Amino acid sequence: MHVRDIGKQNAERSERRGTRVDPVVPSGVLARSMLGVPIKFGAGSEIYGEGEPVEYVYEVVHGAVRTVKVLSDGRRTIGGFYFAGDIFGLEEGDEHSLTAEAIVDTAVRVIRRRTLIRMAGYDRELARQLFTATSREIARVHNHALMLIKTAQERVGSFLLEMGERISVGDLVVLPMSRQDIADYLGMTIETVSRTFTILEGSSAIALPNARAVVLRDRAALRQ
Amino acid sequence: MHVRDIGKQNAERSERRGTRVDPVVPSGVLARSMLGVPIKFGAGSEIYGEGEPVEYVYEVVHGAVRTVKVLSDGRRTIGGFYFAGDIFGLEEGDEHSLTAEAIVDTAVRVIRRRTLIRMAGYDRELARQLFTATSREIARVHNHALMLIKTAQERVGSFLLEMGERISVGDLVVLPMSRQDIADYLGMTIETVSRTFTILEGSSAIALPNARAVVLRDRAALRQ
DNA sequence: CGACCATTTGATATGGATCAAGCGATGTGG
DNA sequence: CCACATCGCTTGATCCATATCAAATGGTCG
Repeated sequence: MHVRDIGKQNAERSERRGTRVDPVVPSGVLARSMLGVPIKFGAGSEIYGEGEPVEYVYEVVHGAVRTVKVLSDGRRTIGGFYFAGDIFGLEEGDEHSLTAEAIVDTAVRVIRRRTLIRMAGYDRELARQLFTATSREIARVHNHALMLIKTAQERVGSFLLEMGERISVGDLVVLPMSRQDIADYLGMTIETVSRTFTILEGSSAIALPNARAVVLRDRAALRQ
Repeated sequence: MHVRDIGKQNAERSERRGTRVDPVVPSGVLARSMLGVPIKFGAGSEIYGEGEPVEYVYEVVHGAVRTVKVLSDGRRTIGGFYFAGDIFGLEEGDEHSLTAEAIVDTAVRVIRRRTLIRMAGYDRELARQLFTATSREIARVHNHALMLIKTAQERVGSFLLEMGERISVGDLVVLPMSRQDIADYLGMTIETVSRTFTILEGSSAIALPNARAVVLRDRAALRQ
């Protein structure tokens, strides 16, 4: 499969142009459990690394986060994207199996995982919310896996619809992530992603004011 | 992609030959919370269906379960396989997004999801175990998604190693599921699965005493 | 023994990967 | 302020892994 040179961290410089996602006022016991000042991460910086001990659970205050796994041969996969209000860092075991990186300038709030679990044992509402958060993550990853068995057009369509649900302003989606990120999330090459965008634009399913902005014109067509 | 005729339920008849997995004595608060007599399901029968309300969380006592999703065009995907001791049915929202089916004769124990969550709010140990179970499911699905971006040989290799971890007796894995199930789990066709088994046998990574039995001869080769 | 089905094997087609070049926007130095 | 370099993205040409179509094989059960 595709092998690319990785580790060109300063290529992230230009990510700084990426559009900021509107902050969302966090609600619920889980969110309120995450005390303290939000921690800021610059575009492209690492929030936690693969192999590091799992200590915290995170909530995005504003910005965008990707979880990344790089295979030994250089192939790169993205496990998921997280935006304002989303919980991430829910992993099993003692160490992270993925790396989390800020895509644009991002702020997150954290809680110690052990504290959270202990508190859930006292607080019914928190237990329910923790269950909801983890179940939602299962559903999200499941949906991701489901995407990966589809054709290129279906993958990109599903991706755009998903982003439409999560970060659109009306029909406009401003993508914080690069084509490469999208490609690595969808399990295809950057060229195919680009071509597919062009095809969808040609069939008027979307409009592309610029590379990072997508207008969802015909959601039914994207769903096929 | 591949379209196949579905709904030939009685084709499952021959599944009855599939080998039974040894029962495991369930342990932990979560398992003990699942009261009552294990419920039995015959090979090929449905445990819950897509679209039905989510009421219970399940634990496999013995047997094997698959979760299935059939797309509108007939494509079929398998979300996961569950064996003795595994928890399944952890889904978000009000209705199941997948169907669960017994692959062979299977017994499961259940607990009402609402009861479980309520109890977790009282019982720290249960809260911890519930979190572990859901996190494990996240890790499993993640791993599944990761598989789907690899080559055919890598997918089959990973699959066999996973089964080796979960249901092997020494180096022998007796697969309860059909080639079609494996294909739908790995996002490839039955022909490619079959060919890949043959190739792996040719390179002495595995031996195939019969179609349903696999001897893992060289795990390093399967890992690549 | 004969029918049925799962599995394997063979031949061909194709969607997307790979290799390669061009384009456009942004930033930089003269 | 313009020429140039850089970088992300797009477009084009070719190749290959896997899908698709087709048929043979082999195990199981009535």
